[in-house]
Amino acid sequence: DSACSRTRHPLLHAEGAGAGQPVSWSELHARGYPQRFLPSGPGTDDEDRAFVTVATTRPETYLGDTAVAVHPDDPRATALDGMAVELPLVGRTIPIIRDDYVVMPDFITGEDSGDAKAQMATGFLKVTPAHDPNDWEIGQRHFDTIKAKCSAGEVVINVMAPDASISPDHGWSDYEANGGAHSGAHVYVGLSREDARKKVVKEFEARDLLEAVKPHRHSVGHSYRSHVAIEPYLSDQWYVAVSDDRLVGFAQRALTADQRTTAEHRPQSADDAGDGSLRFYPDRYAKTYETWHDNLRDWCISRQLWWGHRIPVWHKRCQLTEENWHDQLVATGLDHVIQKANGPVAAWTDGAEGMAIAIVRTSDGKTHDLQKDSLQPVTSDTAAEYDIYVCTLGENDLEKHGFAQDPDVLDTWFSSALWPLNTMGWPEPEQSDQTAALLDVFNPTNVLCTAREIITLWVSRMVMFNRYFLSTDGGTTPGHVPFTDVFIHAMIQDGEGRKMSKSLGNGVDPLDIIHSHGTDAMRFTLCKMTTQTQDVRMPVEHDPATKRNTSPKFDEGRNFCTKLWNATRFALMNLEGAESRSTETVIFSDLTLTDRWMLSRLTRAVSAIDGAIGQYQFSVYAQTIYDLLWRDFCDWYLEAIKPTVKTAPGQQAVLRNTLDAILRLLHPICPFITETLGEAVAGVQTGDIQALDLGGPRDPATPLCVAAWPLAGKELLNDGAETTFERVQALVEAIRQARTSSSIPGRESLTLHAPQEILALADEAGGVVQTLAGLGEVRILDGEIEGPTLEVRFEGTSLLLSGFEQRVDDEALRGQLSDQIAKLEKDAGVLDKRLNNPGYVDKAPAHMVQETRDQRAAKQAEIDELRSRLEALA
RNA sequence: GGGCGCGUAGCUCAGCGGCGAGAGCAACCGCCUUACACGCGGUAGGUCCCCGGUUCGAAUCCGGGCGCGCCCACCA
Repeated sequence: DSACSRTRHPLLHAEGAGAGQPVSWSELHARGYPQRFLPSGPGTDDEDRAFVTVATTRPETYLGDTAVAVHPDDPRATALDGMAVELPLVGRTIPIIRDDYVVMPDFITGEDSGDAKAQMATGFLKVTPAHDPNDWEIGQRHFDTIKAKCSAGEVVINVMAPDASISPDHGWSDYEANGGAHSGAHVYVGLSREDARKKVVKEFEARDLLEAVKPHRHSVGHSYRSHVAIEPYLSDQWYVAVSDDRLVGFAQRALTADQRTTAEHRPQSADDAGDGSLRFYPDRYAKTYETWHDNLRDWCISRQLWWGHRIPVWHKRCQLTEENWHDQLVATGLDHVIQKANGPVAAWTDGAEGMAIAIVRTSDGKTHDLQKDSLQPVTSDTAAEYDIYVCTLGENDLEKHGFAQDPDVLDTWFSSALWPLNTMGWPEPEQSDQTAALLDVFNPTNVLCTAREIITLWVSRMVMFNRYFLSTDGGTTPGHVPFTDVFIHAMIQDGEGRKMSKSLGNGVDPLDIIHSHGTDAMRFTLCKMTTQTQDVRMPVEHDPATKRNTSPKFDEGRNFCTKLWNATRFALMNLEGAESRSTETVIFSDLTLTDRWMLSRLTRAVSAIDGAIGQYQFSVYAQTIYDLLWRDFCDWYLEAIKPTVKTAPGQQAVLRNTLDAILRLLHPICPFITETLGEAVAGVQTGDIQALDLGGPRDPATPLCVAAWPLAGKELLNDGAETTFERVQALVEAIRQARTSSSIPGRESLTLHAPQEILALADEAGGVVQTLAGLGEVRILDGEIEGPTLEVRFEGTSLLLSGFEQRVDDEALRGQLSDQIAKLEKDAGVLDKRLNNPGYVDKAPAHMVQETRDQRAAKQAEIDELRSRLEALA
């Protein structure tokens, strides 16, 4: 397709690694070599010839220089306009050109830029298009000037062989053109780049043209694989013109409108399938995607590797003349394709005949336009060498006709970009029963879950290819996106914040964790670690016993799974041993406070979990189910119902259905343990709860993995029950605290003496306060109480506990009271400060100010009360 | 060089304008209470990195610093 082209371009190249390979940059201490070039031209004949100085760390590349550049604003540029310099030894004359890529040195601008480059710069840049990517660009910008004025008649002069030795065989015509004052550049031929560098420096020195040798620190790319310093080198590679609007534009416009930072890239029309339908989670990654596309360049897809998809292009170089032109192509069986061609290339879409052909004249790289003339040469000068490239799908016999397949393979991300398509049978989904309809069903899919660095490598390219190739009109109208949501997960690092890697040995193997903690425990912990942040740390410990790495992080997941197991075991024990059973539907209003509270908490959790999953907030999901099971269900609900559940069918129904709901909610995180427990729970029959919608009934034969998801019906949300139960919890905690501080064992059954309103609360809780606080009796506070008592402060009033042996130490009590008063006064001080601030009283919401006043009053009442008690004790 | 994230209890992390700043682990005290010691009850522990600003009010927003880290890099 025209989106692909074979292009000559300097790429970072390392012998043995090939072009376009990953490069790692490392800081090197190098030497800078300011070299003097002597200008030639009118008025340059005196003895004191002026010179321009260029600085380089790679002096040997001067052999390939074809220009010297100066910044247009440099005051010296005017005087040098139109002049040329002569390269010492090589004897080549090269023009001085103006280009604003050149860094203006500080000594010219008079500034102290603080930029190392500007400090080192001489203001003149030697331009070596064959051996530096930026120089290549300059060469392209000034192509005509250089072509005309460079004595070699070339813009690009390649002086190296692929192994980076100096060689005249790769596009260097004037290497021995000059004798006389110049010995000729051929003396360098055959030297390695390092040896050539030394020799060049020596020669410059001998001619008094070496200004200095300066230390210079800069980053140099090294091959990821072979670790040798990379050398930019001209080579022919296949490129995808991703900068074409049909690729980059389609990808840009796929991003949902509100995640766009620039208006120009907002989706153009909502009608175009896929426009605006791609969303990133968390939001910030949309910017990574957007920025990458804003600066996208064409993509080199050729890789010199032994594995991968072979590039499906066959090549033949031949002499084409007016006479044999037609026959050369007919002989290969290509003529009928060419006849049909409706453009410089044919489209892939015409099935087995899909074929693209390019005929390129080697002398100037021009492509023969098949649209203008499908077969016949236009002029007689066609008699020349041509490269014929054929890109084709499926079987062919091109090799019988002297064609050879491209030796390279596709960049792995090119192959990967096709993944949403070719795994679904594309381009011919109907070719087999297995692939029929797959594309329609699974493309687009909902969510792609991946890592940060994959956004550019893979996500972008899947979007581009999917939209381009699924276009129904050859790329005019974009196709849809391959997926709508992209979730970028956090990356796990070790305890020191380093990325886990095999070579460091600081990683953990999931299989080892499964071995030490269990699969569900690992899954739960990982889920809980998946916050919206970028990196999460996991302290890694080596276990000498198993010689494997593990992490204490997973203990939490293991403990949680154990807790679930035990809680379920306990619930089943009670349900199966229940004295009364019923399968009648339970009316909500008939339930106890504790049951209504539990159902309300459950409903709230379902709602929170739904919200979390919808936003890909997996940590919130895990945390919510953790608190629901451990805090609400185990710590409070199970403890509270112990005395009553065996005889209360309604409570049995709440217990069973709440547990059922918890197992369903947890199943995606902990599939194995919930499946096992779910089977047992499903086997217990109780009544349904009115308004509790588990999403569908379950019987033991239906696995949890296909069971419905509980629905968060608003009917079960009960603020009243939650508020009241919270008071119960506070009362229980106050009593427990008092007991612990006076060392009264939990075993001893105490009597609580309380005023009427607290009695009413305990009554409403139906015995739960007694159960949870270890009380035998709750009675009205009046008259004399036998034996020692212990005071419990609750909601600003005093309750008394009796029925224990020890005498409470008055001294200790006084200490406690004093501490409490001190704390209350500190709190009151904070509230006073707020209330004494006129800004707060005037501007803060009225209800908030009132709340503060109420709090202040309550504190004062409590302080007064405790003070009088303290006095009474004294 | 560019982009991004993070500095909150001893450790790993939540919270991201107003409830006395929370959880897990670790610590301390008491419990082998017949679901669970991978547990239960209780306690202690924090100039929310620093300096400014906005605000009645800042861990939370803005600006500047310091420190740590990740990703990308012929481009941003």
